[in-house]
Amino acid sequence: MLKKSVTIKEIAKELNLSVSTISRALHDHPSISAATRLKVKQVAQALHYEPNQAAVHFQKGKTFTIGVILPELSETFFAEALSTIEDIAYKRGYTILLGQSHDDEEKEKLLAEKMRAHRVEGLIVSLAKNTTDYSHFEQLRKYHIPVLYFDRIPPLKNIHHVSCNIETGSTEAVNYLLKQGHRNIALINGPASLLASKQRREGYIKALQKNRLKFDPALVVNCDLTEKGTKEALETLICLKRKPSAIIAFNDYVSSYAVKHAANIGLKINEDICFVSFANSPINQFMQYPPLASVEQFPAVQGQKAIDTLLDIINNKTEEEAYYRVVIDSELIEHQRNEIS
Amino acid sequence: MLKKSVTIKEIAKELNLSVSTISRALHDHPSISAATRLKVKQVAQALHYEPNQAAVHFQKGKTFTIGVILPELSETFFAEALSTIEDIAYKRGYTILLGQSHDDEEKEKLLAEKMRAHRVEGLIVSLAKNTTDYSHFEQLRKYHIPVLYFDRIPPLKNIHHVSCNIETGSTEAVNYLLKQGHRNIALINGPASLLASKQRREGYIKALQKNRLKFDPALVVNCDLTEKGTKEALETLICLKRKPSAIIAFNDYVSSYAVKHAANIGLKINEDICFVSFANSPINQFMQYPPLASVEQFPAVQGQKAIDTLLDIINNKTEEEAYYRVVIDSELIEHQRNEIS
DNA sequence: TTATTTTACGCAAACGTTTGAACGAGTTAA
DNA sequence: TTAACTCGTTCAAACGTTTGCGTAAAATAA
Repeated sequence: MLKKSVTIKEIAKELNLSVSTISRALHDHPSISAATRLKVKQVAQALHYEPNQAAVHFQKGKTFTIGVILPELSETFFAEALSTIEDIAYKRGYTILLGQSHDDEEKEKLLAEKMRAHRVEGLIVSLAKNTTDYSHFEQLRKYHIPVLYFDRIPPLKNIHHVSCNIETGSTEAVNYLLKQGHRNIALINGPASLLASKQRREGYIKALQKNRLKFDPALVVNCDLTEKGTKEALETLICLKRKPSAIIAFNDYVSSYAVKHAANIGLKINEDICFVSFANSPINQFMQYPPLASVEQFPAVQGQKAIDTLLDIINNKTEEEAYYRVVIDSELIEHQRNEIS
Repeated sequence: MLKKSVTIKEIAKELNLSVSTISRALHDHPSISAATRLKVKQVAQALHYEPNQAAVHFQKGKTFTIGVILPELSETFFAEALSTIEDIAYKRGYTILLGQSHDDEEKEKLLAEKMRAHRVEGLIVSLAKNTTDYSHFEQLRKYHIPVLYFDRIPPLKNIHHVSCNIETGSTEAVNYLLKQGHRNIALINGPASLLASKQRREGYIKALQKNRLKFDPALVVNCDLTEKGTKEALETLICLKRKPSAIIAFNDYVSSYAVKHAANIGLKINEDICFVSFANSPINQFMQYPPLASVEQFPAVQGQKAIDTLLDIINNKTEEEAYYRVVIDSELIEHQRNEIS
């Protein structure tokens, strides 16, 4: 059990001062003389005083806890985002209460409730893949718990969010491939319903238009992001009369599936067909044929912006309902080839 | 800010009872009549009463927080372990305070200190790769904070730990390859200093001995687990007069590097050379040539055991110094080939 | 000198909950 | 009839910290 730790009282007794003086001294309150401030701090050090956070939280009526609900911690993107979120939160004296929805809307609801019961002061949420009802989050407003949507955001008007502009990256991806001489560029996209899919598609189309190339709808196929779905999408593409020489995949996972299958059916990767994808995740490093380039979405930066703005919202108790909408640009990263061999 | 939430007092006023009665009623204290217990609970429900955790923590002198220090959240193994740790902890009313050492001993020290200052009631630690000094953790005992080492454990006598018996898996890996007809089986091991490396080596040797095969030290090479190191290890092996037809890699990451390089220098994977590895991590799913089999280390199970025993230790304040040493067996998982195509 | 301001500190209440001790009313034992 | 118990409840203190207000002493102004 936690042994009797030293309290402010003992410092007070030691110095024949009152507890309030100690408290103020430790917080550099101006009405305490520099001399006593010093003495107090010295004694506090000597006694290994550590403020009892539970007491502070209680008395301030704050929990200094912020909730983070993510779909899947084992996706590197989220793990990295969480990492910076946690770092910054800690530096500002906040603790993270973590929850994984595992892409399940029901679990997400439960977590939202749990967070509320725990009195988190704010919430960072990245939505489950198939969440269509957002009431469990919007309800938190009644309890004055600000919600900041992160990366996977809902199509709502009055929300705070931090997300990534996928369109720019998508455009860059196309431009990159055009520069390499490709003219038949396909896109293996995600489910049409996803905002993320729409953005990829938009960027893709805009890049073609900017370059005065015709957009061929046949070259864009949707898939459910599974290995099987990817395989089917790939087959659709290579059966086209206008066979693509390059494919932009929804993300690195999809890219890996596509590469695997393309190689299996005898295509020479990077000769017969090239790949570019999204996420720039570490799995590329383990691939036999990583994509030539991948659109970086900067999970760490997004995480940092997310926690920063949320803490901003929390600490500016101004009821003026302004909505923070932070969007960072994605960016195509070209991969070094053969850096090792 | 957190709006005036309902307190025990308001329930008391509502029912003309004292706060102590309410508190006891809500906790099913035997000295409260069943009738009032019911009434109290009904009113509590109606008013949406939620206990103020900060107040509870404060008054009980407990934080209900347990610290978890991991090397890297983006390694799936740890992410999965954390996932179950968090789940169970939450169910038992505990919150996780998370920290990543990023395999840096200094950061680890800082985190240990931070956890102490935060008054965690216990700590789950998976050591950084190169930590050799454990004093920052052993010091926590002075504050009566139990430390449970997890997976990456130190070579100390009197500690609690949960870890995985790698030896059994290593033996299984060799047996598996022997059954496939391989006689020259190599091992690309990690740094010799690691316990994990020793266990792999032990299992490897024992399997050979059981099968009355001679152990050839040349077939076991150490590497630093980087891509470059793996490449060098592989080259050493294929230059041997006794060229291996199968390689057991330290983990799936190392395996992927080795496969990549082997393919680059013209070897036919699964014909000229086969691979088996450890961790059974999801990256295999994205590989062109995943290992034929991988030793599962059950991160979720380990995580569960870890949090369970730690909570045990915390709540059995018996000062009797018994050390919990939970070891689960690893297990070779054969991968389906070509499940998709 | 006296009046006024400033400086440096102490007093005490408050935050919400838990819990040992006390207490009145009703029941049982003598 | 009184003593001893039981049952259900209340009282009040305690946990460690923060903070509005009060105040004595010192410094300044008149």
